[in-house]
Amino acid sequence: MLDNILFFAILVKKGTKSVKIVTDTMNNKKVPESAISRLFVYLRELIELAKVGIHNISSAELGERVNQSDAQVRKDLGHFGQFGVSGAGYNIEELKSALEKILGKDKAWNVAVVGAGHLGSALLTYPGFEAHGLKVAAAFDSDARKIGRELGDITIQPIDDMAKAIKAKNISIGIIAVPAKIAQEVADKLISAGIGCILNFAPAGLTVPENVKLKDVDLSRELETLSYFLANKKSV
Amino acid sequence: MLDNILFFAILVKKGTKSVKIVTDTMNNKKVPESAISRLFVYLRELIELAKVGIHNISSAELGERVNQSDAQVRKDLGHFGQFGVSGAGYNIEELKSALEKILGKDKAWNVAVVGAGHLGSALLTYPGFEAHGLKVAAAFDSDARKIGRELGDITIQPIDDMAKAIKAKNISIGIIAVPAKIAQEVADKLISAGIGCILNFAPAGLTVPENVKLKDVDLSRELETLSYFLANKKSV
DNA sequence: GTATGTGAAGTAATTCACAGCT
DNA sequence: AGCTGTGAATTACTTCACATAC
Repeated sequence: MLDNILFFAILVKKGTKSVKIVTDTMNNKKVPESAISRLFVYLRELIELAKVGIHNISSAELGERVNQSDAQVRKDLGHFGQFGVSGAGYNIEELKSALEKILGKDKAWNVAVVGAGHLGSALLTYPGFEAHGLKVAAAFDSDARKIGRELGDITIQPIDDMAKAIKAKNISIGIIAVPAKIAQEVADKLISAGIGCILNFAPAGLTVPENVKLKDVDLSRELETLSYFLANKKSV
Repeated sequence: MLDNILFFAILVKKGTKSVKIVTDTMNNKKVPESAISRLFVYLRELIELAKVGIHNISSAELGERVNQSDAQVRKDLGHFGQFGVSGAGYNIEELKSALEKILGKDKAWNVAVVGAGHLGSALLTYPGFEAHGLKVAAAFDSDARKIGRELGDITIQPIDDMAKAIKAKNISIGIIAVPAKIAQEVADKLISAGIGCILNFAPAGLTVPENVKLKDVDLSRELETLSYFLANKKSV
């Protein structure tokens, strides 16, 4: 049994002006981030369907299964091309591999975790990354006592080695799990080391250049939102 | 040090049609959920500012600090009333207490955790709830071996006792941390026990009546989205 | 007949811009 | 002069509806 466990939560930060995401596709139209998120849901459903041995599905059926309208399904797919057959629907195998390609699930990405406190340690040993094509390849901390320690199968390195290690190991995702005060500093270091994508667990509003994808993670806001809905619930 | 840690992530599920949120205010206008989420950020910033001894702030300054436009700040506040002074800005203490009231942070809510596996256990011992006015008041599991076990200061009860306990302890938030297959079943039980608000950690599309607030939590989708952005990044 | 793909219509959220208050 | 509060304009996302393809 686990004795000490931590949990955290992701919140898609919507208003960050410093982040303009490169979501253009084939024909230069912007794809809503929500659409991409739904594509992953379609993909998962398709994988399930494939397992069951079904080979074909209509947008209406697929939508039904994931609580979306048929039009939404078609529009979402439409951002990336034409995958269906008029009158017949979509071939599940084909659509599945098309989505895997579009969504980058056919590739693996190296991840660096910065900060080896509770949360950082959690991330280092979190088993879910691999299933999503992510490989934790390095961990950093500024605390001398933590450096050299092994967690999972990687060794914690000093933050000053970050730039070198990130380039050497071809790491493209940085996860920030440090206190809020130094989060921006860490972000800057990651960015100057050439990282493309930051998952930020610190409750701090980070500023990043437009070509870096920032995703903020904030359990507190989610929990808090719950209290709002309770406080303002109309007793129907 | 922690040996075993888990982490999870919240994703605001946007397309769920079954969930129509009661976000009406004073004058019956709908308030975007994103606005509410931002209000919490403003509130946190105000608390910081109050600590530093600042008493007044303009929408532009506040916005600056949290990466929002001045107009956004004013619009968000405008949904709930008029808190500012023309030409002078907002009194920090006043705005702080107004927001605390609006957002329900002045109340405490009882929470039930269903499912005492890794994630459920994590939640039971997660120290962050209290800071947000949430109190874990009960935990349930269907596994006979887990029943009776103590985690933190609460005892795991059989799922069949749920309805009783929820009413007895005046619990208004249910957290679902069970496998996807039984998530809907658990949700139905929670709802019929009169729960108002569900935080769902199972990767399952739950259906709930309109008067129940459902919030889905899904680390996978967040992680996945990262790969998409890497896969489709324009190298600029 | 059946289901796609896609402009057009509709709905929602954000940003603009300025009248009016202090 | 400075800043709020708020309609109007803009931008973004979703739903409709139908011409088109099988």
